[in-house]
Amino acid sequence: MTARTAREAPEPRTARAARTDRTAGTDRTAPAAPAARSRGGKAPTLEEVAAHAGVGRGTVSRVINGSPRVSAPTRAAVEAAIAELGYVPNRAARALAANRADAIALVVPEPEARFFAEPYFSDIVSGVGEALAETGMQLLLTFAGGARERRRLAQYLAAHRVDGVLLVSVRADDPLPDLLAGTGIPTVISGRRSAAEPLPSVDSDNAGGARTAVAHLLSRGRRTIATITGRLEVYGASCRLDGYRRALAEAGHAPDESLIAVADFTEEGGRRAMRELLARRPALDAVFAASDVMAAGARQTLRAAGRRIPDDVALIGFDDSAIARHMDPPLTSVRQPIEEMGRAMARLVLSEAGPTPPGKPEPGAGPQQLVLPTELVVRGSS
Amino acid sequence: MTARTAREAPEPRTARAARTDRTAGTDRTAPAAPAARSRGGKAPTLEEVAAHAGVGRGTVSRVINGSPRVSAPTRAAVEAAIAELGYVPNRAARALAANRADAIALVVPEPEARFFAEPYFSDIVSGVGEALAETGMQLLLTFAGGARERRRLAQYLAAHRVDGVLLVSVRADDPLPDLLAGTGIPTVISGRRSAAEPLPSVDSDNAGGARTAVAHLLSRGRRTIATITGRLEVYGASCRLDGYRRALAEAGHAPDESLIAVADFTEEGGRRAMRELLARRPALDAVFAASDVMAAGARQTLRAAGRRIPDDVALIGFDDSAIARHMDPPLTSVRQPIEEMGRAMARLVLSEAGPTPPGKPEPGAGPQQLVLPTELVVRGSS
DNA sequence: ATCACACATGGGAGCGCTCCCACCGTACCC
DNA sequence: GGGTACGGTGGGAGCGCTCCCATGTGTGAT
Repeated sequence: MTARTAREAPEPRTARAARTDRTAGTDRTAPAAPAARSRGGKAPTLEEVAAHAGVGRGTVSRVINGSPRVSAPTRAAVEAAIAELGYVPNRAARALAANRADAIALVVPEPEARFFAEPYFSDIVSGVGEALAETGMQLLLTFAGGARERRRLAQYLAAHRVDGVLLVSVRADDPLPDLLAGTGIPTVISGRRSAAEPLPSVDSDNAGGARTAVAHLLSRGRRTIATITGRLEVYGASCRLDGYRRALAEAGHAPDESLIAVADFTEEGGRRAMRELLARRPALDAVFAASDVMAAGARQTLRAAGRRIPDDVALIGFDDSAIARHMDPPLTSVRQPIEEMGRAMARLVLSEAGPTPPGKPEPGAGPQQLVLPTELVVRGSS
Repeated sequence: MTARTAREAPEPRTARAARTDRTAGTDRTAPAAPAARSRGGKAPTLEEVAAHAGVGRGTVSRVINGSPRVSAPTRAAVEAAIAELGYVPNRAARALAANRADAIALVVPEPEARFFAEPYFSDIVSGVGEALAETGMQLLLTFAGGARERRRLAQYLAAHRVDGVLLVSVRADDPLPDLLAGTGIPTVISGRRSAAEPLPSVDSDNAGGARTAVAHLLSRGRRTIATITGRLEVYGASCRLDGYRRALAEAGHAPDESLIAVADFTEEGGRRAMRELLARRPALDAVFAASDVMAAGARQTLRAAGRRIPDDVALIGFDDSAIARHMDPPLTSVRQPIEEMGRAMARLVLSEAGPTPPGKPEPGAGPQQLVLPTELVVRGSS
């Protein structure tokens, strides 16, 4: 708005004044600066800070960037000047000069994707945001479109717009990860696409969570435990199935494929799978669903079939979403530390993009793979 | 597997070095540039495009920015060069030179805030993202911290880091909006803070939604309709209460304060309010809750009290969240067009930040206030 | 006292872009 | 014929910062 035409007469001391009393900005047109800022609408520049502190540009830059090569008194003087002028570095200039962006992109799949649903999204974002906030990095949200868009996206991301990329809920056949890897941008993926995920990744212990859930069912005396799994091409889904199998095997149960039904992570899928299961094994007394949504579907079918939960059939879900908490009866579910995964992803990508400080050569032991523990939240359904 | 282990020796200056020549892409794991790009790892610059097309820098810039002052053949030549080189403008440089950011910030309150819960967050983000994608603007996610942080935040946002700010779920006493308004950054708020919201805003028709819900209850033959409202300092909550009152008044019911209970938008609050209501008016036959979460709480209390839903008491919520869909029975709820609100917000800031061609057209009719219609989604609970 | 070698510091040279002004033609006017 | 207008174009001058080299100014060793 008010153009940059304004002739500014650097008026440094306004600082304190503005802060303490300036609120009187009755003149609606006049942007009462939130912090002291020499009038003229323009934010102070590094050069102005330097002049104000009586030092050179380079010194101010050093102070801002935390270089140790500045004497204590000088640093103090510069910091005072910065505070007084309410100086805030111009990101664009910094990015241009330093050839970095101070920003991390979180690429989210299209809205229809399962990921976008609760609770995943907000928690991941929350975790990522938290970790990033500590470092002054910015969080860019980017939406991956179709195949063509993805190519363009990789290109854009590569064009020095971000220092790192966070990928979530990526399907195994998505070209984006490889496109990105090709550009050399540090990339971290949440949810491995396979056991041999080539990208640094953060995942939750799907197998362990499933195993714990089933073990819990067994400890409650359940004998015929079925499972509703997601499409097995989804690595996480197959891990959950593995966990289910392992728990049963550990308890001495013989493998029984008739207790396994594959669905697609939707409620309708859950209903259908439950019907199948009931038809095949009418005597089942417990069901472990690989997601809360599928559990919700299963619950409906069970009800319709006259089975009481948990009296006749115990039910456990996965995700510990709001649905689980509000279901009737409340659903026992495997909680994934989503927010923590977000934090971990952010930290991982930061370390990749980071200075690679001397002495932290990271033994070339392949990509970093983090697997975070899950937790069984026991509620009324089991 | 050890794909990215290519981390070179800790060599501080690598950055600069790499840009000029190095990283010849010949080593590492086949970079396979997404698009043709002059080798050397460096992204082509505008200058290179100009040379390639045999024109001047200015002309290329004009083409990129869609200036009409370029002849057709020249434009074609430039576009060909751009495509051939796989040129992508450097955002930082552009931002620096043009003094704009090409980015909009979405400021979200802290995670504990109600807002962060489903379904608000993802839908808003989705809508905003969609609208922004069309314009090539970036979406920055920022987290508002405590009071002090907010001051800092306003400062940062003002320091030319974004062209506009989107505020969501702002409490009436939050200083951030005013801080921002003071800096002159285009700001749009979702959910007016009062009837006289000074900021451009996008809101849903809370009163209308509530009125429709209650009218629906009346049409179903309910006579004693109670309501559980949120804290009335929250403008939206008081609007919903107004809608409730209006519907009743329109049906000729006399105002009855004993049918109104105030809660705090939490499940526990809903339970407590329902208990109150039941104690005061045991004969009530319907409840309109100002949020699904409170409705969930109310439902529990009703159940515990032996009331059947909807046979004895009809229940309606607000938000149409996943909770509503999965409740038992499924909850009738007032849907807000959240995603559309996100889109509207984005478009609004864009128009504020936008060209603002010569002078300041904008018929100075006060801040833009958009109120989007709500919709009653009828389910089993009513 | 001299030399060497740290440090601390100042400031030039860009980073890649937009802005804007000068300049070129060509079409049109008197 | 010589203006007068332009639409089209090239390129200088920065935008505010980081880098890095050159230049002081202390200290210790000789």
